[in-house]
Amino acid sequence: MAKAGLTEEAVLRAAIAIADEKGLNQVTLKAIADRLRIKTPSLYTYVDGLPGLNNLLAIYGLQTLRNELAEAAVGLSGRDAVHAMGSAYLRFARKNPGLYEATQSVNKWQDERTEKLSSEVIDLVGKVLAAFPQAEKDQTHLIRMFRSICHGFASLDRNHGFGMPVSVEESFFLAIELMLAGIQSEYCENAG
Amino acid sequence: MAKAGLTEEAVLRAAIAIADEKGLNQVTLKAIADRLRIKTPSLYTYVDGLPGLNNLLAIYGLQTLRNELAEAAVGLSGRDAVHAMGSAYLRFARKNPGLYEATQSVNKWQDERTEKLSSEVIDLVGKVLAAFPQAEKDQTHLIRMFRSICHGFASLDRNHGFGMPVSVEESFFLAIELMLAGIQSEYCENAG
DNA sequence: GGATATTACCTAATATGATTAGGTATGTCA
DNA sequence: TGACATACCTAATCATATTAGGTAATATCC
Repeated sequence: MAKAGLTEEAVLRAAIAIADEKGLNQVTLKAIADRLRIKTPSLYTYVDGLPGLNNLLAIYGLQTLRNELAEAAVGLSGRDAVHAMGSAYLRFARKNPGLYEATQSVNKWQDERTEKLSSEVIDLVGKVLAAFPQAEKDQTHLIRMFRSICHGFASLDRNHGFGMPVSVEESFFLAIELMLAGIQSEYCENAG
Repeated sequence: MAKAGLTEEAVLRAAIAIADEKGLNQVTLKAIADRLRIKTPSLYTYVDGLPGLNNLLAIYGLQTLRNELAEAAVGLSGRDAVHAMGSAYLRFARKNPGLYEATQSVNKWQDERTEKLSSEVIDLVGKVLAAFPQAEKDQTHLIRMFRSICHGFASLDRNHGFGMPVSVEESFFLAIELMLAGIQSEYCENAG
């Protein structure tokens, strides 16, 4: 009986692979154990059951998303920063569909770490939107609009909700463009 | 042994109730059977297992959504119609969270009926957006933007993704408003 | 009104997966 | 070399989905 030398990270990696290949609901302890060539109960050494594993997935997904959003906006400001961050968001969701899915079920568990990571993502969005002249109070509205567009596109795209043979990236770019145009027309030119 | 006199519709109603009360992943044949005071295998008389039930949920959800969207836009046009349809979308998702969730997993099964219903929903959106002067090609982009905002708000709201003590309805209204302002500023006033 | 067919629900059994309890073999270190 | 920790295991239990086939209530036909 050779020891596989597993770690929490190895289990997480296997889970991510299954999630991205077959969807989050295919991430079972059985499937992970099979992939790692061990028996299911052995996994309990590394993760706290299926709920604990889902939490790990959410944390890792949010960390990755936060890092990629932050990196995307480096050195950019204004419209460019918003577009870059939006593109990074969509790219992350497409490249890591299972992991992205995991980040969405976060708020069911009220974990301290996921709460903090979610805040950090929202703060990043807030920063790139802060360049636009909007009433203090509307900051939350605008963050919500941006997040909804990003998540809406990511989610519908993942569920094959976009059937037309038209580039999703192009649609997404235009959506961000119209959002920004809307902000500028509401708050600057036609104010009042 | 008294006969309960069940029907497919009764099973569906029980499933909807559980989905809306406890979430779609709590819709198990066991839970439905318990609620109807019968044994699990008896359900196979009415529905085609759990996959068949999920399909029924998706169909019923899409039908309801389509009807409510259509009704919301009756007698309205232009901005009013778009706002009314958006509000109806969000209202449906909030009032029937489990049913709404079911409509999202539609495209996994490629069912003829769900495909048709999805098209009908998209057509409705296309109709209220058609009042705005946009390039023919951009029609798809705008429909996608509207759907993404609606679904993004609905989904984030359902997952408690909006933590700030700011009205979600107000955020949503502003998002639609900015989308429309963006469309008008891009296509009419500042064209080119 | 009684024989028969259908309906509506049941019990029994199997499969998959999560989880707990507790065992065994392998490696580390005094 | 022997004690112990580690890493993985088997065995057992529970929950749920599903299939097979049985029984009692109801509807139908003569």
